[in-house]
Amino acid sequence: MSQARDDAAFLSRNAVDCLPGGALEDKLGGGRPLRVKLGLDPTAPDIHLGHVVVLQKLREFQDRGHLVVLIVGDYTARVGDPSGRSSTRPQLSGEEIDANARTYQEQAFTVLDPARVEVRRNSEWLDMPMEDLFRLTRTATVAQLLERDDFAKRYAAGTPISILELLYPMMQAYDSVAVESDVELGGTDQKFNLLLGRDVQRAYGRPEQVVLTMPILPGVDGERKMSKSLGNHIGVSEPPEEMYGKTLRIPDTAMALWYDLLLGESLPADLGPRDAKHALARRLVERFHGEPAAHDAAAHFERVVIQRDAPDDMPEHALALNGEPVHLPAVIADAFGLSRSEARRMLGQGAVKLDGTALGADDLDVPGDRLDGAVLQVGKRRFCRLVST
RNA sequence: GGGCGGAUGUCCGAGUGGUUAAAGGAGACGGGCUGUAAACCCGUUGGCUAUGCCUACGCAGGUUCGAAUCCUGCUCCGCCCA
Repeated sequence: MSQARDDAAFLSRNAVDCLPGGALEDKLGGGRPLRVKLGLDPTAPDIHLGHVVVLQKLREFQDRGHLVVLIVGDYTARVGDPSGRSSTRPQLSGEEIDANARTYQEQAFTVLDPARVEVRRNSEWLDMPMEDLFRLTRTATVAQLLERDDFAKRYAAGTPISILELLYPMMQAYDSVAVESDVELGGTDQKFNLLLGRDVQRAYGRPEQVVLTMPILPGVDGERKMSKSLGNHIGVSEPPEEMYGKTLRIPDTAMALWYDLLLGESLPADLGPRDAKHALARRLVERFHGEPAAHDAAAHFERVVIQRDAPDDMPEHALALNGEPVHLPAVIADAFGLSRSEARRMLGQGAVKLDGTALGADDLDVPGDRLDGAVLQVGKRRFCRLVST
C-alpha cells in the first residue's frame, strides 16, 4: 500500500489536478496495470512540446507497468473541439486521417514506450445508431455542459454554440467508457471534458476514471498556449537547428516553466539567462535528435546567427547556365520559394548576398559565371549553393 | 414566419462614386541593435516578361467617363422577435 502511495505521489507530481483526491492511490493499490487514456485530434499531424508535457507523464505511468491507451480522434475530428474558436473544420478524408494517425504514433513514440501502448480510433465506437446516441446524451444536461468555461462565456456573450460543439465533450467522455479507462490525462484546459468522462462512465455503470491535468506549456511567444494554429509551437520532428533556434527565442520569463515542464528540473541557479537558455535548447535537441545533432545545432547557431557566417552545409540549387546573363529575381524566387516581386524587394532592401557581398536593386541580371558555385543568401538565415547543371 | 445587420488583402478591421493595390492594427519578412531567431528602432508586405501591365474588396449581372463604394438577383453568416 505504501508502494501505491509513493507511486501516486510521484505520478501526480507537477500535475495541476489529480481528481478525486486519493483516487489514484486507490487505483494503484489494486495491483492491476491501469489503462491510462490520452486522446489526440488527428487534424494537425504534428506532436509539439506542449503535447510532450502530457506524453512524459504517460511515459511515467508506462515505466511503472501501466498501459497507455492512445485514442486517435478520427471521428471527433469531424466535429472539432470547440475550444473558443469558430466551430467547423474541414472534414478529413480517410487517407488523410490514416496518414495523420501514423505520423502521430511515430512522433508520440519518441516519448512513449511503444510496447505498452494500445492505439484505438474512436470511429470504432462513435459511429453508433441513433438509439445509442440517445442513451449517451441522456447522461448529461444542457446546464451541465454550459458549466464549461468557454461555453459559459459564449452563452453569456450571445455568441453561437452549435449542438455539435455541445456534443464534443460527450463523445470524448464516451471514449472513456469504450476503452474502460482508469485514468485520463490532459492539459488543464481539458479538465471539464475529463470530469465529464467520470459522469458518463458512472451512468454506464463503469468505474470512474481518475482525472489528471498537466500545466499548459506556453509557446515560443512565452504567453499563449503552445499550439500549431497559433504558430508558436516547436514540433518534435523539427530539424535540430530549428528546434535550437526557436528555443532560444523564448522570453527569459518562460524559461523556468520550460525547465520544469519539459526537463523536470528547476532553472539552474548558477547559470545566467543566456547560458541557461542555450543549455535548455541543447537538452531539448539532444532529447529528440541525439547528442551529436545537439552539438551541431549549437555550432550552427553560433556560426549562422551569432557570427553570421554561412553554415557548413546548405542546400544546393541547380542552375542551367548557357553563357547568357542570369535573371537574379527568378533564381532567388526558385531557390527560396519566394515570388519574383518579393525577390526584387529583397534585393532592394539589401537582403541578398552573393558569396557574402550584398547586392542591390539594380543587380537584376548577373553574368552566369559569377553564379556557378557561389553561395546565395537571403536574409540572415537562408542560404543555398548555386550549382551549374 | 417577421425584423435588422454583415461578407474587404495572411488574419482583425477602416473605407459609402474618382490620386484606392485599398487607412489602422496583428502577423510575417528585411535592415539596425542584441546573449538571443527576445525587446526596441526603421523599413517592406498581390502578381508579372516592370518607370508599364495584370489581378483583387462573397458570387453573377447592371448603372456610370469612372464602382470596394449605387441598383438587381443569388449564396453564405450573425443578431433580435415569434
